[in-house]
Amino acid sequence: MSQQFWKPGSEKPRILEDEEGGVVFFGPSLSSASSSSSRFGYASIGSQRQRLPVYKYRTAILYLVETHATTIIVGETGSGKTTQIPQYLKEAGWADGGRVIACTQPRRLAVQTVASRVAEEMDVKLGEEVGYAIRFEDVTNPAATMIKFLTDGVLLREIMNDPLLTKYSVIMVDEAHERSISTDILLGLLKKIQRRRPELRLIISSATIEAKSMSDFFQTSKKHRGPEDHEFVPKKVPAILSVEGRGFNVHIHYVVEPVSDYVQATVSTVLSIHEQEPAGDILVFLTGQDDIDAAIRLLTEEAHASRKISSGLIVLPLYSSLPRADQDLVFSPTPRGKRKVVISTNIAETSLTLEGVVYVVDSGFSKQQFYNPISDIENLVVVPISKASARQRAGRAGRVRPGKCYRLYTEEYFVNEMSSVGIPEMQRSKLVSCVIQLKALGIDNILGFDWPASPPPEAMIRALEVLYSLGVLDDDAKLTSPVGFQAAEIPLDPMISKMILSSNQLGCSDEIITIAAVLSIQSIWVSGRGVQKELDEAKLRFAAAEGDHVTFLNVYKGFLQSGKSSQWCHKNYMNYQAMKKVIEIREQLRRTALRLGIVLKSCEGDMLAVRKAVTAGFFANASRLEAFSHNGMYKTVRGSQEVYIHPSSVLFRVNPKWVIYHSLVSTDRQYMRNVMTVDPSWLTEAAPHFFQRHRRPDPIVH
DNA sequence: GAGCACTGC
Repeated sequence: MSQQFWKPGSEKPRILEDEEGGVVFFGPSLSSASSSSSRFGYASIGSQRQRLPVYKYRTAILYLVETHATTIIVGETGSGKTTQIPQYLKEAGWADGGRVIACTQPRRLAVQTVASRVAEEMDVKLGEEVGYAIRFEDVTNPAATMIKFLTDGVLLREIMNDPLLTKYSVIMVDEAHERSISTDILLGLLKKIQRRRPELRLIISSATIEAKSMSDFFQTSKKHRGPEDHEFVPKKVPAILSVEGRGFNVHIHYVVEPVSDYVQATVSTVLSIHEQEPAGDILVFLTGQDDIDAAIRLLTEEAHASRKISSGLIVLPLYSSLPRADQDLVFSPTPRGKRKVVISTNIAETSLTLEGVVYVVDSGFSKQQFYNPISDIENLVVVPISKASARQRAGRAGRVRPGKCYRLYTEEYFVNEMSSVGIPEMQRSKLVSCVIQLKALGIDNILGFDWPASPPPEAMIRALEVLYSLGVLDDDAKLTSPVGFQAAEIPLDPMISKMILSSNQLGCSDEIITIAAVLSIQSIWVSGRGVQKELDEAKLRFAAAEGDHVTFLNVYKGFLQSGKSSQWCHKNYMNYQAMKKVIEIREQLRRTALRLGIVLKSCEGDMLAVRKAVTAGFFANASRLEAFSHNGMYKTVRGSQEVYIHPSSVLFRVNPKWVIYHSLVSTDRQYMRNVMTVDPSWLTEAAPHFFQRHRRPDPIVH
């Protein structure tokens, strides 16, 4: 091997590093039997439950929850905390008297799988004693459900109707270390709720390194309002309990010298593992589709050149925009004598779990979204991962037996340079949706809200400005009535909500909720590489002169006329999964609209009404073709930024004088995605104040 | 004539 690399296997194995941050209050209770397998080689559900690492802590957990307002559980994967703790609580009586134990998850799939597992363990029908709630699906019975699993987003929505979450006795926030926006808002709100409801218990499940900061956050202020040692008042100092996981050891290997090209280094490492290590699949973490395609190309070439290894490797890509059938390939069992190599984005770090992985190759990078509140532009950039991510990636190698993780960075870099945790999503995102949600919950002082991680004030102010210009907030930054309250009720970006609300008066709500549903998903087309020409031709069959929004209406109509056929989608280069999701979201919007008193009405082909409704939500995203521009350069009305119509738009190369766009993607240029023609007089009509403060649009010239 | 980390309501 030409590269300066360690020799796998030649170095003394290193145990997965760990920096204990938590304070352990309790050890395992001695009384509990930790292993009781049946002598027939099968274990009953009961004894399986007792063999989980968390079982040893059952008594300790129940004691801590009883005596502390907040308990932080530090548990690695495989400890069983998610499935067991809610059951322990129920057994201890926390669900008596019609109360409910809640357990939140960041992802829908996790909610469903954990809920069915627990229902099975308790031998009850899912949706009765044990239920779950995710968007589009409420599988609970209010009269019977004692344990409820739900996404943190759904629990946030529940706070809108029941600000103190009165039906819950204990709320367990699982995977809190992932620090999604929903989790962070939820933690901030739960802390507030706790002050009003001292009997409410919180369990925060977090990774090791985050436990201390989580504990500091829930430590209520030093000025105590009452005596701490009162018999029935739980202690306000959070308890921290560590529970070991059940993963196998993963030996970490570092490169000796920093690598200059991690794609090349990935390929060398995979080949060297394949040549020198015993059977076991390989999981590689790269940043995105480009890297992955390049690595696969290179790996195939090099494996081909050396014929003795080419036969044994099955190389598969994995990323979210990959068609479903291709994604499923990575789950197929590896044939005997072969070795599977899955080259993946971050999707395999938390969202998907691959069995049979023994080797992990970690590039040390991932793509993350960053928001610049000054330019109001979101950027997807390649950044170094955190130690927490590196550990999570390494852990993927130790699920079936002891594994190995090859880090394509030096140990020195890991120890001294890598940050311990990533930047919370809250601090690198647009906050418009987040702010409207808090306003709807009655949080007036947004800037003073007690966040687990404070967002940049500039981003807050930008969000307030947008909401003000939409007429959602008034001069006192309070939700307007009815528009503000109605917009907060619609589970979409406030600009889309405003568009829906305006469609009511314009008589085109039926069309607009379709557009809103399509704008809420990634793309309705199949990903274009390799079939570009065919995809473009397919698009032309639906293209509308007014732009992409009206084109979506044509597509939706065609899909309905086909009887929602998957063959029809295939024939027209449309993503069937995406279209099914459009139907689901549209149905949810239809119900929400009805609740808000919006009468669903079709404009019967009057596209002027549709375009005016779109303008009512997206006037701030207007741009104008530069006079004498021969390359399709536009300038935004708001910031005079140079932008171009994205080549995926039906208006690409049409270059109408005035357009509004749904979003900007930023690569070597700023591209406007989902573009619609507009008459500039509509802009001032839709938001006179906004355009007085900015440059007044010139009269249209044909 | 180009490009999409990942979730979620």
